Amino acid sequence: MIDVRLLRNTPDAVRAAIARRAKPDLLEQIDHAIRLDTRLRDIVVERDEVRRQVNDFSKQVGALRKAGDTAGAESLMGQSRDLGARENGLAAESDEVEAALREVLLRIPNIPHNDAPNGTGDHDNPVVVGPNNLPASFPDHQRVPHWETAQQLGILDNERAVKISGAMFTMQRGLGATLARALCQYALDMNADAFEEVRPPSLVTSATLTATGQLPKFADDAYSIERDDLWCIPTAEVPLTSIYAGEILHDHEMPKRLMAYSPCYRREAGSAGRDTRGMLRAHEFDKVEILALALPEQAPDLLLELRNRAERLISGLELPYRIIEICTGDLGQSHHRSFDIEVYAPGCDAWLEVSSVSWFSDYQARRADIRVKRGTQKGTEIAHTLNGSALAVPRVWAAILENFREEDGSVTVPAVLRPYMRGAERIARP
RNA sequence: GGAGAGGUGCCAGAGUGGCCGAAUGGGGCGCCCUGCUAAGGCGUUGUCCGUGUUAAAGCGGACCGUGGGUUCAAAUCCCACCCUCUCCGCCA
Repeated sequence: MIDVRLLRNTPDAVRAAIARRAKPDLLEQIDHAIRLDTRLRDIVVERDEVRRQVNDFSKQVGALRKAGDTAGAESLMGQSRDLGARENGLAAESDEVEAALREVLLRIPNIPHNDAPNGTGDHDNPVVVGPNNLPASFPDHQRVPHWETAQQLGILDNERAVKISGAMFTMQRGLGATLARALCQYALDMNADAFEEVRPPSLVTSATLTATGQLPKFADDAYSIERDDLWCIPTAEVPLTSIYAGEILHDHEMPKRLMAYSPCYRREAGSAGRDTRGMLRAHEFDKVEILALALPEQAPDLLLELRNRAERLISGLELPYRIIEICTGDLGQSHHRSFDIEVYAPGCDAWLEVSSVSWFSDYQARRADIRVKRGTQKGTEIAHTLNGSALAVPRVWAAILENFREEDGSVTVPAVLRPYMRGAERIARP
């Protein structure tokens, strides 16, 4: 959520900033929120004044009864009753307006960072790093889609995954499964120097899914378990961000760096029939997420740190990659500033998004109510959150199969992964 | 899933309708005492919203698991839910 006070005090600045997202209907929502806020404040001021009077009367009633003045007490009680009725009406009204305001605010996206490039869609995202490790040309034996290679090697069994779970589920077997797990361990180990490893729950409450921004607007994208009022996490960002929800952290413990491996569940609503082959899009996949809770002034450096860490993993695998910055028109709802890392897959002839690193300013933390207290200073402030996929398994898995395919159809295991694959140097036909 | 107990401030813990934003103890912070340390003395100590202000002070409201209800008045009474603990059942 953006800060209502920003909306109140500097509405034009907010309008101008949100306008950069190139979604005209958002401005209407902002004006709607401002109207609701103005009305809410009027009602609240009046409600509090009536409450004050009721409180006064109640105290007097107590004093009168103690003094034995029953008649005087009765008279005041009558007056207070009337005020109470008015207070009820005002309270109901303020609750209503407050709920409506929150509903609108939850759907207003974050303010883009000043440095986020202007644009109207993903075609405007500039390349800011690379391409690196990209050869001038690829030999024919690398121009084979990973699903074909995987089938030849017997390491991907999507037909049976579909039998078990339906369309858009995948299943790796043998060294294919080992490779998927190795990528996770590699990603965790490479960040263990500074990040606490967490094994969070994969099912979360609606409140948790609201904090990170998936609800209420993107309910259709997530799997829900209605009977128990739980949701399957689309990323470990969701439980990790909410670890300190409702808590007040101290500045000396900031930043907090957390990482987690987790399965990720996405309904991919609207994607039926797209990228159905191979590993490019699935309802369930594995990912290692790195995340930081920070003081506002720590955030810019952390954004770069997270990006560097994600980049280091990819370059360590010796895959061709580039980094793009997300322009204002393509920025996700909660995002303040974002970078994507893309890996080139010669078999598919496509740049695959394998990591997204983002700074959310205080947008998520305000929803999650994560605050920071500085020293013994009075009051608190909202924390900043940042996170990034350290490594999303399926697409990296696919890119490895395409970039490391040899002439004989086998796949060389990137050196950094061999320790996690019982020393296997290549994946060959059985 | 069944039975019972309980959820109060940073922590422990009192409080069963008004004098309770909340005793008492501990902790933290400040000052005093002290050669230093320990012990001791005094004071202070939450969050949110609104109002106010250059900033603050101040003022008003809310918060005793959450949400409803009763009442002139609720931490205190009633209802629902959530969570924790103990026992039983089930179980990787």
